[in-house]
Amino acid sequence: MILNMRIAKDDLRAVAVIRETAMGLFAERGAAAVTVREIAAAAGVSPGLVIHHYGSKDGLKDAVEGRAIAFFEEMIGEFARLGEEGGSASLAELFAGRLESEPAMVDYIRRLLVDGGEAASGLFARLLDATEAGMRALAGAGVVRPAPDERIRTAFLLANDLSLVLLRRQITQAVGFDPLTREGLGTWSAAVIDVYTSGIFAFPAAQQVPGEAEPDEQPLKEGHNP
Amino acid sequence: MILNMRIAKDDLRAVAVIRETAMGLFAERGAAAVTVREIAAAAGVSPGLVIHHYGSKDGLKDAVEGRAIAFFEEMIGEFARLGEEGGSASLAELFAGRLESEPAMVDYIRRLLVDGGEAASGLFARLLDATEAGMRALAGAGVVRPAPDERIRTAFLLANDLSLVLLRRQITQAVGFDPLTREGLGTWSAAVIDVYTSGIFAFPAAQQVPGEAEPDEQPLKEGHNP
DNA sequence: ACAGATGTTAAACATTTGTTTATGATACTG
DNA sequence: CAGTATCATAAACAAATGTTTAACATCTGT
Repeated sequence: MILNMRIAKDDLRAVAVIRETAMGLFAERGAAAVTVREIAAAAGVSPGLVIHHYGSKDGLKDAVEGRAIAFFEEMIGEFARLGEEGGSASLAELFAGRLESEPAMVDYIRRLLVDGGEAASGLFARLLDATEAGMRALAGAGVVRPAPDERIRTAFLLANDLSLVLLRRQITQAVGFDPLTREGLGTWSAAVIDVYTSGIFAFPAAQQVPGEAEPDEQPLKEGHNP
Repeated sequence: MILNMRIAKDDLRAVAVIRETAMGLFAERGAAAVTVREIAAAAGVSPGLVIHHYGSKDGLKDAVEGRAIAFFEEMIGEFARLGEEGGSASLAELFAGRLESEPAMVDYIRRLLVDGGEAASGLFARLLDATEAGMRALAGAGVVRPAPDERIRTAFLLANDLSLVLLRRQITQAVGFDPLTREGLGTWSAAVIDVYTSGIFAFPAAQQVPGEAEPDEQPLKEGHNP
């Protein structure tokens, strides 16, 4: 079989345009709220072509989801690799970097995480595994302080990173800049590093102070009388 | 008008059962993916009754969303009030507390936050305002260390709290317990407090270390040669 | 007990939605 | 140029969905 087929470029062609368009609409409104006709219109093709290429709407959904998962897996791999090499990249930084080439991807991944597709459930776990390995390495190297429970602390740190993806819109609106751009990420990271370095309390020894609002507190290890 | 109407109980009645059932299904799959017939079947009533009570599916959606927003607003109010009083409750703790009475609520609020309904967009902002006020009060009282940018740090802390709601399933699966239960929250909070108190680095002065993976890093204030 | 709300249902309706089918255009090969 | 495989469309279809309508039950107050 000769390789003169146009599949050489593969992307840019209608098949890919449909998939990309669908990802954008799915991310925005959720797959069930988007009709095949809408996708076709947005992609500039006929409704029949969408089905012709992907078999069914579910097929298209699977293709979109599959691509997002592959993207995420690749990112996890890169993340883990950078960890082993002692490289320097945060998860948010990786997201911000890829954001430029595929703007709809981050929005779709947000949906993927929340909608909890079976295939997507494992992503967090695998990401956590990679991150935990990195943290243990850093702890072994004496860079980070060992945690009472490394897995829980890592889960907390990972959730914090992912909250940027999940709450991107709200954060952007609230603070006035998008933390998933290269410039915005710098400003955001500075605040994060500050907390991760020095904590938030004025007197580190006074952590048992029944503060008030923000920090999750009252680990319930000591009851307090009413 | 006499008060013999059964509206006295108001809840428990079919109208409320429908709303509650719909909230559960909407939270699980998204409103668009749930049919009126499914809601009716799950609530044990006829499809027509759903429309009869709420005018349309959109009306039902609005009712559900309105209830969730009211719930959230109430929580924000309580949160702010506790802040002023110097009380002791974290956002996650408030969620965990109400979770028992209305299990579907947290799941729906997760959807509300990511689906970005116009009405829901302001919730984060208002919650952030309340939290920031609380943080400034704590900073003034000398409990917490002042931040370089109080709003950004507060947004970070708030996002961390909300990530518990957003990633509840994934976290539960990954660490083996639900952090939004009273016991789970204690374990989780201990890890959070630990980071907020002592940070994650072994040598707080060595924050410029080009660590590796987890912590967002490289604030870009200093370029690094390639 | 009777009139009238009120709560509820089953069946019918119009529209939308995913999908199919038959047909046409376009480009590459022999 | 003819043949053919690929790409694409328009119109038709069947199922599903939101909604309406008319009738039925159940309680309420007089």
